[in-house]
Amino acid sequence: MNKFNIRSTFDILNEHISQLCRELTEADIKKATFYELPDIKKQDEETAPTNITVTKIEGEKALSKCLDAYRDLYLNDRESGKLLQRFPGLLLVNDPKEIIKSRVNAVNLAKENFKNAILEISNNDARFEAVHSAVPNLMTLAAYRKIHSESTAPYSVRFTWMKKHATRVLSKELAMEMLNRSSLYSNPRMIDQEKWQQLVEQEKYRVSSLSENAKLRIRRPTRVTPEVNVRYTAQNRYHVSAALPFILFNPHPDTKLGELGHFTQKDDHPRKREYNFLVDRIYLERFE
DNA sequence: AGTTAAGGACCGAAATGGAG
DNA sequence: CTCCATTTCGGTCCTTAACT
Repeated sequence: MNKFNIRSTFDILNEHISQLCRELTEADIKKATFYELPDIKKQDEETAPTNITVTKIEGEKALSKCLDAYRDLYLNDRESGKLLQRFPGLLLVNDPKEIIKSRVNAVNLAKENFKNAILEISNNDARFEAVHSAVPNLMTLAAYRKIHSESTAPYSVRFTWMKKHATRVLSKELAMEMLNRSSLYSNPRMIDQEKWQQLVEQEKYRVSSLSENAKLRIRRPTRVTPEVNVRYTAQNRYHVSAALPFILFNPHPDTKLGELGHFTQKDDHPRKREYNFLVDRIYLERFE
């Protein structure tokens, strides 16, 4: 049965994470930095914070915070199971025998296997039920997220706060279908059903007056997330999520290291695009 | 069922700041 | 003061998870 498979792949994952933490405590750590973020509050599910204060921690204490981050897979007494706590950090590790490196690979492979075992169940509810009965209290996405690392010598490793958009391209017909469903939907947060209907009718009017082949897109802003920028040259670089501490193996003294600063929302950013939504409610806009 | 969140794996370019 | 490499931050497009 799937449930046993989920449990056993999870146990393997857990074992590799414990091993990793044990090996890291004995490793030659050249530098440890951890950027503590405020705890997620229930209120944060409603409104995204516009300011995020970062507390920088270094040395022994930072290392132990980093290890806690890798082990943090459970809801415990958190306020929100929807929003994940992020744990940005940076570990510089001398690892000549590639002990840690191969362990990190094993952890990430175990994460992938765990995810695949879960995804064998195609029905949403059955999947949720199977995961949580196999591993009570689990925050599934926390178990999925990878530990990122780099073992060559980049020019720089820096942190930033990144905003993304969730986009979905759709045809006029599809958009109309969505709006038709919306008008039938009795929105639990909506007090006045009549006003709701009127609103949706207006939205439908705006979309229906477009030409048949008009392309539409939903482009919804998502919350800021801390990211790690790894750079070799102007063209050759990448960024990865800084949701877990990043590990730089056998650090080169010339590699420049950045810091994660506080986040402050600025509405007048020069690169910020002008929005002109057809339907503000679902961030629907014309595309092209 | 609908809505929103997280994140992987990419890409593009404006802003910046140091070299000359 | 200009140039341009570096840095920062904008983005796409996709899937799945969690909550209401």
